[in-house]
Amino acid sequence: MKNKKITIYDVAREAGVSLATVSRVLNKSAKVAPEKEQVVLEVIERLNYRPNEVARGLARKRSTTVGVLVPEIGRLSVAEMLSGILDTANMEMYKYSTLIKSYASDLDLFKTYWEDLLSNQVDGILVMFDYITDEIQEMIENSPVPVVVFASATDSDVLACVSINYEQAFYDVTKYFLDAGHEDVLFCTRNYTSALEVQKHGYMRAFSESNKPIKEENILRVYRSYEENYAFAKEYLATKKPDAIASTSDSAAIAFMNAALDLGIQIPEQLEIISFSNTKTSQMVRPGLTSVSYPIYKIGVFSMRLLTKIMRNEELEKKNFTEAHEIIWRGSTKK
Amino acid sequence: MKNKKITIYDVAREAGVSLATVSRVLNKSAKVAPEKEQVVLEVIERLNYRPNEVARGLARKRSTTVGVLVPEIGRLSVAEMLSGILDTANMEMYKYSTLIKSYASDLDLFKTYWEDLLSNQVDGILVMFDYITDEIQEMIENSPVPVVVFASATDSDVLACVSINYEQAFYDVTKYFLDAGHEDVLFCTRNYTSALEVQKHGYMRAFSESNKPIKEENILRVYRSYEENYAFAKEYLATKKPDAIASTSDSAAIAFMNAALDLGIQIPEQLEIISFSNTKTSQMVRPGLTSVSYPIYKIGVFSMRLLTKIMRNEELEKKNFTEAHEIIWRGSTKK
DNA sequence: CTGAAAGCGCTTACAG
DNA sequence: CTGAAAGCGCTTACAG
Repeated sequence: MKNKKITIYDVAREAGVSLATVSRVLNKSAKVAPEKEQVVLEVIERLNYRPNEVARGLARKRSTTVGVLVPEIGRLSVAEMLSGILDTANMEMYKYSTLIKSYASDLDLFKTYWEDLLSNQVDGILVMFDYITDEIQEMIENSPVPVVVFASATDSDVLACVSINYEQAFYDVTKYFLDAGHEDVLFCTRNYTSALEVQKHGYMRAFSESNKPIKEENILRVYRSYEENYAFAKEYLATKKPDAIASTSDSAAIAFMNAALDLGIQIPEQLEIISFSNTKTSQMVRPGLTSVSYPIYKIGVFSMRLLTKIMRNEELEKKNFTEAHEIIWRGSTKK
Repeated sequence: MKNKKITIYDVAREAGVSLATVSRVLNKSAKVAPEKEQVVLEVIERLNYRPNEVARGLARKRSTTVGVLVPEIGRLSVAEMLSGILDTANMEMYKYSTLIKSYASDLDLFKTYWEDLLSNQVDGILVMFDYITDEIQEMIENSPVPVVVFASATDSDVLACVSINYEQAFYDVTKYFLDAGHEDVLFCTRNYTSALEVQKHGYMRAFSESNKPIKEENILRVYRSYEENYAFAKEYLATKKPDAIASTSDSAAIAFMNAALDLGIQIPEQLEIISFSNTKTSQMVRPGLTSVSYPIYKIGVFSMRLLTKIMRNEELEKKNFTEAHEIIWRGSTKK
């Protein structure tokens, strides 16, 4: 079945016109006599001709491909954002192909993949990160192609960005706890991230505004897996009695909740818990997990849309977008 | 910062050699005088030259890019498999770029994306589907580039495939229920899929081998969202009293479990539940959800590895791989 | 409206 | 070991 690949030459010959004419009807880039256009179209159809996008990319110096760089594709929130990115990239008016790289939160890998994307002549790059160094930030800022940063905490004022206000989100959560009269509010986070810094800032701001003391030991680094977190929580709660938990990780929040229940600690009466991201799991556990929700899919859509605008040199009123977040109240809190 | 893009010509001129020589050191494709090689390498370094992969692809007639077609990128299991695919594609010896398309279980979209991938001159394609038509299956079988089907139920004997034995998995689950003396075993599934057909076959085989009657009304089509499934389960369990549930969907399994608990039905004493895929959520809910586990990440790794072998024309002892599945027992069953 | 020709940035026989 | 040249499959001024 592997018949010789048919090219624009075949179409031209078969239709009795020049390459240029075929190219013109293909791209609707110039007027072509209706009858010739008809013939060409007919031949294209008959030969089932599909232009070679690689050759096209070389000739045009545009690949109609964008690169996407994410810290971890296996994360549910990331997959959901990719979903928004892909849906948008493939819309009628865009039709960009997407080269996706997952750099495992490894900044050396990030650099390699970044170069790879540029070698592949992508027209633009979508970048997400948990944590970033000045060196990498500079690399991105000096990119030869347009870049949009999404779902990441960055203080750069030259980068286009679609994200949420992490600081405010954690301020809101902490404020709720403090207003409820709690003193010992645990702040749980998984790994060292830039988002973490600003989330922590929100946590601390709520404390200072309430004139309550921040206890360093209440800022906890948790594990990646549920099992580890459960074991840790079980041990922790056996001796310490926090009033509330704000967690950046679903898995840790649920581990603490289950450990508490197993220790006879009542939720939310004796311990309130709020988590971040509002994944599907939050509503499936009992009691339901109160969680900060933000438009994950939409962030994917918006960032891709923003990137296409920049790639087309459209006028932008602004290049920094902050999506709203909202706390979804469930049984793990008293409210 | 947008200095003129530097090309192989610049390197050749600067190093005082021909294009061909630069190309040779770039690709290590032929012997080059050590001293010239040294100069070229030095110039490449100094100019920070990166070959244009698009031009390279055109000249070589190989793009070093593979296409990946999945029904829904936002699904956790899919994201996990992509994780395995990407990790493998980027390994030292492979270095394939990945063009990823999510076709929303829409077979027309599938066809469009399939053509897009071919237009982009991918060297091979990785395909996953829930359901497939003869037309599409034929299209894949006649692909001009190598294809590997993964995590999909197919009866094609010409396609290379990495998957699990869905039939056996559901036989195993159903058999456990029947051996435990149950009669009314619900079979819950989300949408019409090819996997479903074979899963259902396993379910029915267990029944016939046990000489127990299959009740058509026990085969249930469930919803996509947890909320809908919960509402449905609440209503269902108010009147009917199944002994056990085998569900292809986590969300439905958990919805039934929570609805049962809310109705005072004891789990697992009065109702046993087993689900499919063993997602992270299965271990977080209370009681834990017994689930069929299979090596999701590994399927991604294996299918990508298989594809590279085929792309390189390596000898294959076989092209059909069935990964083992296993039931992870938790609190939703008596065992 | 149309075609011949140059060019996109590489690789690869071919000849030496 | 090395270079000149053709070619990969398109697009796009340019001239008519």
